[in-house]
Amino acid sequence: MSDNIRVRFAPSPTGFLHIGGARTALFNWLYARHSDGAFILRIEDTDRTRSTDEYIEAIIEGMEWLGLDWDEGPFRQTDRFDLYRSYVEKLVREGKAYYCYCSPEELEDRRREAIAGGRLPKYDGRCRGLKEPVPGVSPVVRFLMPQAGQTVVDDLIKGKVVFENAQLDDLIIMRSDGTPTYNLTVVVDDVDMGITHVIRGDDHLNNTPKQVQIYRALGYKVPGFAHLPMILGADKARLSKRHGATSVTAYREMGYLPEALINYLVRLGWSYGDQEIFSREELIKYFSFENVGRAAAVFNPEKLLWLNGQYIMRRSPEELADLVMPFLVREKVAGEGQEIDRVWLSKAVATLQERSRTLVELAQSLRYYISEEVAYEEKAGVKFLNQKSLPLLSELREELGKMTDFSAAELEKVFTGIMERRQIKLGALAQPVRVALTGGTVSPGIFEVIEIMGREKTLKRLDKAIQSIGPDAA
RNA sequence: GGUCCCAUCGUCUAGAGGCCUAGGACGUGGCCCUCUCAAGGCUAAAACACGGGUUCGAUUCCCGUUGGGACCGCCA
Repeated sequence: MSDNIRVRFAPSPTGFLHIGGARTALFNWLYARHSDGAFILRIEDTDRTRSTDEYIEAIIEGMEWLGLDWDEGPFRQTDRFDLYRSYVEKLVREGKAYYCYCSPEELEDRRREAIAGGRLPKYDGRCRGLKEPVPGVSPVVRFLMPQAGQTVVDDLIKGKVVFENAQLDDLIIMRSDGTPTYNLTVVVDDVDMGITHVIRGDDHLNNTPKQVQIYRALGYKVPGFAHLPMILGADKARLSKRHGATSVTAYREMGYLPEALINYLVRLGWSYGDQEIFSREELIKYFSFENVGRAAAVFNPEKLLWLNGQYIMRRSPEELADLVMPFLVREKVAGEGQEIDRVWLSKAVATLQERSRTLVELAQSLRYYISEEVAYEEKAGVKFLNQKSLPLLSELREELGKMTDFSAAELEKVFTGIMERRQIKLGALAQPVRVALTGGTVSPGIFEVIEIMGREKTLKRLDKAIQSIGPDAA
């Protein structure tokens, strides 16, 4: 560990791991791996009403799928309440925090009035000098924020950002039920866990001066900060559910590869010259905050789709065959528990991988290889399975019936023979055959298709096509 | 409303004062390859928000305007 870099990803389990969170986790992970430091996972679940164990599971699952492994944790803040309480008590004892007896309703009224009157909607500090407890009221604890001077946040991405302390609120660090709140727990944990760099979305930038003041009140060194620009939807508003799929799991289910999502996410706000495609090793090697942009980025599903296609092309057919299996079942291409020869499937996949942008597309294309029956697309049937193609199909059927070696090379010889005898181009023969075998006009090369389909299925489908055309009525 | 952040093709971005006739990528159009579709190759259209400075010279530095975003919770 060259310089003991320690970073963390600290999601709140109030939803699935989403695109924005995944990118934050990724940048933390990259920085840790790049600097040979530690990456810590911490679950910020102090809001017990909204946090669930299911979401914790989902977040962990998402990170594992993306290959973002952590060195310590997951820690849960709900396991650490005693620690936070001791810090709150310390601050109160030292006069750096105080009890506040204002009710949520009062606070809300005053906030509304302030906004309506054009004033800053912050706590007015009326409980600051209170000597005696108010009977029958469970108080909250507020942090006594300095009201003069400035707080400077020196951000690795945004540069020096100056805040007037007069703008800062006496924020609540402990609720009336005795549970601590985010701005306190985040500081206590980052100190306790030895975090050297806080890397998070820039929606937290405005919280940072408050946290800096808490670090100081506690007498701790302030860590480095890096506030990443937000990810926006096509309408430039912060990415959210209404922009469509935003959870990492949803992309997995749509047939995206984790390395494609990683590659896409890293290029949202980060760049390395003109390079678009990066291996994990390159990412770790090249990552630096100097190359992180400051402007928010619009999420572009089209480019992610292209990248996914690139990565599908780069995977081995064998890996892809394994990856596509669950999709085969889900797309009802194969039955649950149906035996499919892995070697054969790999060959079939090899013909389709540069034609598929997702595993779902791959699974759907595999249908004509795997299923027993073939269904003709209506337009394709009319155009290519007719009296004109009947003699061609019949001749081919007859020739193939005499063959046993269904290799692409041998098949090509047969096709060439027919083409020469009939003085036609390959297209005139290949298209009807393609429709007969696959049901449509789009497929890999016709010789490959036949080779993979095999003798039995090929002959059966040619027979069916010939039969469907029927004898010449004329 | 206040505070803070941001501003290069439709989108992601390169650009750290002259290398810019502003480069790459996605998407879009055309051409090539070709048994279809892809993949691949070539090619076209497409941007420095605006106004002031600073400078011999600004996409690049400063200020302002405009526009966008985030935050202002007993959420995180």
